[in-house]
Amino acid sequence: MSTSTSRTGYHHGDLRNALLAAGSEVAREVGSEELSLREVARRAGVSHTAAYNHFADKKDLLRGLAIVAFEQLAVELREAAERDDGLEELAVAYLRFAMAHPAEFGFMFQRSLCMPDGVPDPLEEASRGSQAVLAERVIQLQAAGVLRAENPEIIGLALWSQIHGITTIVLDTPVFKSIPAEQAEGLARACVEAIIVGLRA
Amino acid sequence: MSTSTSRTGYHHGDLRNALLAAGSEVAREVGSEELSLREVARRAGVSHTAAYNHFADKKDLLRGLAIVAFEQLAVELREAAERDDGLEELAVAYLRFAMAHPAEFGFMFQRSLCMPDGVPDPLEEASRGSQAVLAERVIQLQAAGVLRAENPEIIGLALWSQIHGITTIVLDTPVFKSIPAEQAEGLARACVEAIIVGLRA
DNA sequence: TGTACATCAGTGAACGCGCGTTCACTGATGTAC
DNA sequence: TGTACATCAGTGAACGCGCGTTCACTGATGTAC
Repeated sequence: MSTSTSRTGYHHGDLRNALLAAGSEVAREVGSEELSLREVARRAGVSHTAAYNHFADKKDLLRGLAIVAFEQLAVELREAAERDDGLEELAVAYLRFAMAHPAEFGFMFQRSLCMPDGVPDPLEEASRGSQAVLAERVIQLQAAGVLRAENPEIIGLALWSQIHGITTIVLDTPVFKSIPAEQAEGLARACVEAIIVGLRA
Repeated sequence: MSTSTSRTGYHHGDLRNALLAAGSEVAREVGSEELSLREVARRAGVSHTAAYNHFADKKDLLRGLAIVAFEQLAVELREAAERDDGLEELAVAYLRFAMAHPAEFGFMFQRSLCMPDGVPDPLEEASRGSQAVLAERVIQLQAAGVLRAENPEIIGLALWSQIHGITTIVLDTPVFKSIPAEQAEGLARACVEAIIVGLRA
């Protein structure tokens, strides 16, 4: 059997994924700025040079973490979209994801953290999935006559800005970071409600 | 005369401010992550240890940069508030400031970059000035019957989220970073317009 | 079934790096008498 | 006006640090014949 956790002495079996899992752990514990490749390898139980068989360099590892995180975010947004046919649950899911994975949220949206210099956006494709959930919902709500039927891109951007804005504020500003999660979610709901009214058909 | 630039051989005269000015330059050139205390001192034409006469440590220097930046942002928001009695110019001024000083914008709003561990928010006071401009404008617009006359804090937060959201998106997402400034400002105006409609009386 | 060999995926030692910070110091300045 | 001295604000040398990365290597695996 070749499960992803089997370790046959020398060879690991699925080190790439093990490193990503360890990276996620370490990121949670020390934050995006303090994460080191060596600590990630240590956590995966492997020499730090082994990582170079699976990632070109440290930023490539961070990019891997961001890609996994984008996939996870897309899954959670899809689930939220199924639970609710509006936008509030989408916003709350976005906020929850960011609060659960603040370091990865940094890698995802501060591209410079995982982007080699002068390279086109390495996460464009990875981010498409979660972008799509919002874009589809906008089009649905326009078709249903809930949102104005104009400029879906701009309307989507305005909604994303609102959601992303309240999320980063809650995440980074001490005065908000200390409030309980439900209260933060309440703020996100209120903000989204406000902009929905503004975008109403 | 004791101008801030006089250098009498050994003693500098106004090294603290000179370091802040140099720090702002270096931050612009290398970004918030790559900024080093040594380079800032080099830029100010002084040994790197001299900085310790004016700042407790590196994060204290970054905090100094953030405080100066908050003061500057408050000035620019006040000017915008005088030019226009709505909210659009405020949003555009916020975006312009962030685009002009992206590294400082990071120090200002990602507190962990300049915050010692487990300390209350060191920038709370510094941020109050720019917060106040928005808060006052909200109250004005409520009194004028333009915005709903309820929950000024929540309404202010919704507006700030929108402005901060579009700003961070434009700043950090490669696809937006490459568009011309006027177009970015247009997006900010559109986003703010949308939410104002939502918050209308 | 056994052997030779290419390939894959680990290992540990080593390098160089600039960094933040500390230290003992010294030059310049202001003040008291 | 001159001198003694405390204080302020610089200096350069040194330390320790963990880091990212490279290197020559070796153990394990799969395949061809």
